[in-house]
Amino acid sequence: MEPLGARQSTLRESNLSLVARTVCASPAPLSRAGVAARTSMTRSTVSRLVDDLVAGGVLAELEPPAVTGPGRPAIPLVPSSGLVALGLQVNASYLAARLVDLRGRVVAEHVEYDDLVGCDPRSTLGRLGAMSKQVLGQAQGARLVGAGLALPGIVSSGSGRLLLAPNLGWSDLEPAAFLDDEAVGGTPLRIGNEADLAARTVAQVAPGRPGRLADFIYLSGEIGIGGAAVVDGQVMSGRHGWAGEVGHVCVDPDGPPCRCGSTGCLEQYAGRQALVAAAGLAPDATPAELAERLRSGDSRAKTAVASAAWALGIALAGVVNVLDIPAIVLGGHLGQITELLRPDLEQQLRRRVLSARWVALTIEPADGDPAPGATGAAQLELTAVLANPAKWVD
Amino acid sequence: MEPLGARQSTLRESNLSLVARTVCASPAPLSRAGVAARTSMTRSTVSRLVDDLVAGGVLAELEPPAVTGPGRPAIPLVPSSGLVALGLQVNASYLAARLVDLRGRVVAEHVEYDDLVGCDPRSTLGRLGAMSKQVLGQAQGARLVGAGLALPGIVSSGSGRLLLAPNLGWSDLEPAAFLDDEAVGGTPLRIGNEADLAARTVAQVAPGRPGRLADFIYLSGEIGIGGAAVVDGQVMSGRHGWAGEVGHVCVDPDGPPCRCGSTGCLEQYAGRQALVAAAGLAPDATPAELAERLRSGDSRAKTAVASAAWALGIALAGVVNVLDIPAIVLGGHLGQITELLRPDLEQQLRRRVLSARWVALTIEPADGDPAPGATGAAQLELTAVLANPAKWVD
DNA sequence: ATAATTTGTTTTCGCGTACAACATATAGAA
DNA sequence: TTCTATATGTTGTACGCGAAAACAAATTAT
Repeated sequence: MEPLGARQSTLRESNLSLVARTVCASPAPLSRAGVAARTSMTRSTVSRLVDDLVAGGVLAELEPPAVTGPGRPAIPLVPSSGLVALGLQVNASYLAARLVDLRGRVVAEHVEYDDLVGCDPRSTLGRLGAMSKQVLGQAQGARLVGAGLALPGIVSSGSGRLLLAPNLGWSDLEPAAFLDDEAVGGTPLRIGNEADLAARTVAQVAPGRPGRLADFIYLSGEIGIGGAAVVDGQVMSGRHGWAGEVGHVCVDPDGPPCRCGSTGCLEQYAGRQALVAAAGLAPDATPAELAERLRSGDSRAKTAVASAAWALGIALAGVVNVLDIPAIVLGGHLGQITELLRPDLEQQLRRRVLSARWVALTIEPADGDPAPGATGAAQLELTAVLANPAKWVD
Repeated sequence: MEPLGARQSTLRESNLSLVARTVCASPAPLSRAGVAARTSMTRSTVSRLVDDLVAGGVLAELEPPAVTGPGRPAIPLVPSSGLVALGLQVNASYLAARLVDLRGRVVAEHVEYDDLVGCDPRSTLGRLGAMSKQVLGQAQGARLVGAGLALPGIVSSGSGRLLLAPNLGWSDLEPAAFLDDEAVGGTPLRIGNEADLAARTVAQVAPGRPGRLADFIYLSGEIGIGGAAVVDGQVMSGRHGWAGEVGHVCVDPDGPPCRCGSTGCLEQYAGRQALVAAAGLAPDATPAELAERLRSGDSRAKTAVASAAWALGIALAGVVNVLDIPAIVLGGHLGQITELLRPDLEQQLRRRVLSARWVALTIEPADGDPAPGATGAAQLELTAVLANPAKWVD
């Protein structure tokens, strides 16, 4: 039996975390009194906790503004910029290394675009390690709280092993073994699924700061299609951390065979590779080229987009029926063609989602961040600090 | 902002709940020292909390057993039988009223079988109310902690309204309005979806006592098919409480039209109505009759079952890919034909579930309880007591 | 009988939040 | 300028709760 009794120190840890998260969650800097009002704690209690968090380098005080209202001017509190996390990402078309601070700002980054399909893990991760060292060099005395790596595949985060990344051609390997200690700043490397981590950046625009949507389905369009379901601000990872494989939901049992061994998977209609092939474009064609073809009335392009939208509608309707999540965020190449997909997609959803008569579904593109997985990986580490700042304060 | 600061009383509430849940969770009666060992709390703390819970009527002490080991004999602790909850259920083929105590035992029950398709809400709920009063009469001085009603449809539990129950022919009504105060023991009536509540009885075999499975997909086979996803012992209810509509996942976009307006819904292949019709049986045929036909080599029955298993495989594979839940529990008529479905169902799942190569899926029937929704509704109320026993103790 | 062992209770202590009073710093009015 | 109102931040005391240790109780083994 795991649930442990709460001690008095638990109380402190819990409230310390609450104060830190409240400050991080607020778009505008809060004062001690503001935190007290939002948490229903007394000013005295908040004051002591804030003092500890400031001393511990988790929060920082700003100069009081020149113009204030009546009463003693408040001291604005903000997340400290002295805590940073390293986010790495390997994708089929790029490598990325990022340093993100507790305010959610990208302190340093390095992205290299390249075709990495079928690449060698050792040399690729070696290259990523060099990029990482360079980025870490720009840390300027900030404390590194952790490092994470986003991968486009099935990951066993407990054991730190990548089980399968079909788009890279990688299987059953331990990425940390190919990254030396210096490349991850001496911290243990946590690995995660790219779509899960990208979805996290939508759910949290900065560490501890919730985004506009708390419940949504995120689709990451790449060569294939990854996905994640976010419920109440939390990414649903499932029993083993393999949840969100929307790309392999069956859209049509009589459809084309998929790499995974099944038939009619969503990926075979709306994955980038399938989509550009169906539109008669070169494998490395961009979404902009596809849009151009559509504008010029190309019938193959039209059919390809309609088919993708149709397939997305069927798959997502199933997911919405099962999860009751009324918002969809499209990332990767799907984000760039959201408006092309919308009409057919919405039609399918209206028809097939049981609750469509009571609640309207929203569909929107993710922001255009080229490497959201890296940011998500870094945010995950920073969020861990907010979940238990006592470790950093005492 | 909702998250409230933790006070010292929060600590007490939390630990009080932990003690109560620990006692309830244990299959064999625990002593104070046993609770202390499992919760990592000290014996002194546990002792004080247990005393309060016993005084408050949440827990009870048993007589020490005659035969013990060395040392002072322990006082066995059990959930009190003095707290009961009322669980009601309306289904297409029966009405049920149950009284369940904190030990998870059915203290009193009354089930009436009838064809309720297209029945009148007022008279049906009036009839249920009469059954409820009779069952409440057998309470024998126990305290009623709450009442719940399980319904086969889409429910807005916040507002207490049933939005749609296609199998009953009900829509947009407030069940509590048709049940007088006496019929619900003077407590507010909470309504819930039948499949969600039935799934709860699998996740918790008694209030606070986890079942064998903590993560599973529950399918409730009736005229249609309801469902629920349980993650980490909790039923996923979704943004509005409408999650789990597996019955309307699209299995084949070119399939037969469904009542819901879509096409090729799982329900059209594996729902009871669809299944018996495809097998050439009368609408009220039992699963046993279907099995009999199969044994005698009837080809229509064979095709019908194969088709149902095929459809279940496609729909469930999608759900498993999205949720990463490696266990499936079949209830209602599907539970009774689990073994007939298993071969084809397992084959589809092996083929279409992405993680099938690493984890084996389990498929099993639910226990044969005729009205699991009623038990689940009662358990929900009892679990609320365990979540905050401080309310009942102080 | 005596020792050993385990359970349950009691007492004292420390920690952390609540509460109230007070100090601090501004805006606005007399 | 001076006084008042208002809001923020700090200080000191009180209270509640869990921790730890000592003690009492009830049984088995020697």
